[in-house]
Amino acid sequence: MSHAQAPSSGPAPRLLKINEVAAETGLTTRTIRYYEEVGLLEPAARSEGDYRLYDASDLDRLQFIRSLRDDAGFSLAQIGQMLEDEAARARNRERLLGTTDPRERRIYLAEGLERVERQIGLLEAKAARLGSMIDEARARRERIEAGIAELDAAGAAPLATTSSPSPTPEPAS
Amino acid sequence: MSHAQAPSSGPAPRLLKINEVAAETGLTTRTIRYYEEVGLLEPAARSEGDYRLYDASDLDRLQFIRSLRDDAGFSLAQIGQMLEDEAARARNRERLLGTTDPRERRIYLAEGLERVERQIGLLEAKAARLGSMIDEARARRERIEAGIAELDAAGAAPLATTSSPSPTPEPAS
DNA sequence: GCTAACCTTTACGTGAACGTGAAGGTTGTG
DNA sequence: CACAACCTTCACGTTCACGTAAAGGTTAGC
Repeated sequence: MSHAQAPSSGPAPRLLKINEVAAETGLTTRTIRYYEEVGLLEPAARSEGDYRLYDASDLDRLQFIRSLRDDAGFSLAQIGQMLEDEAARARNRERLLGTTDPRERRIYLAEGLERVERQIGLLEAKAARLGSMIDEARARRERIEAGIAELDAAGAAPLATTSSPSPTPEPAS
Repeated sequence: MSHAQAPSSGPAPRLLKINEVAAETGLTTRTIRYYEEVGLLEPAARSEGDYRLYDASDLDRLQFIRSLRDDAGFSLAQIGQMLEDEAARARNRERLLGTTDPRERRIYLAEGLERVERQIGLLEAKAARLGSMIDEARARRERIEAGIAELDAAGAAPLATTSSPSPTPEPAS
């Protein structure tokens, strides 16, 4: 009778203990508890003996936090902001489903749109500046490749002209 | 005769004291000294009384550090790595200009290419993951906009069908 | 019902990236 | 040369994002 699914309840949520969550997400248990401490996520439930129990949406949320932290390089405070936006989004969704009044629906949608656009703006600003850094690096690469190609061309006919000062500019770095 | 340019010397380098550099870069003097402490940049010179004196290239370097830190979100250790690469690049450039032996030149260019490609790889990885996050956010935005458009459409002909359960799915947030 | 393997809270430790004095030397302007 | 406004080098303090150990409670298998 480990967790014999009650016949009345739904799809048997399958809750995970913190160690399993850590294995799944690549975070440490300490980190997960810390994220709870600073308000980034509450476990879906607690066991009888107060064990933290996480569901699938908690997993998603942790992965989202991780990608915001590692991929986008946001601080936990900024991530908290974005997650609050997510929460507001969810509340709005509830309200959206709860009404059919077009005026209300329009208001909720407009709020959601504003938040999403704020997020997109933050991410795009980061991406744009990163992109220009990449462009610069690529330009440097191409100058180097041009230099190598030039050597190849010279090497293809190395004995032809021993002293041909061809007007090839120095590939700067 | 504040700084009457010696007729023999070149373009009068115009060196800045640390406070001026701070104003120019938006960093604090402490931060600039700290970056020196951890080896990110040495001031171009010191005054008679040991004041730090910075030139234009120092300014560039600090701006570069700042954009790597703020825009790309790299740690100072990673930035140090990239700057070492830059230094190696510069040294290679010297050697490149100092030789005409194709074999040497090819070696230097190959080394430079490797480093630049490493940098590009780091930056592109970051950009790619950031990009997929942006895609997700954009997808959410489009669902919201679809919801609004739907409301607009319904509003354009609001009195036509009072009970037409059109098969329009709920725009999930 | 005993025990190993997990979990809990509490609390102090750590490395990165600076902030903030303290105590004294330097510079340039009147 | 006096003096305000810089600068210098210690050196300790702080915030963030966790690591790590201590002292105990819980769960699952036998």
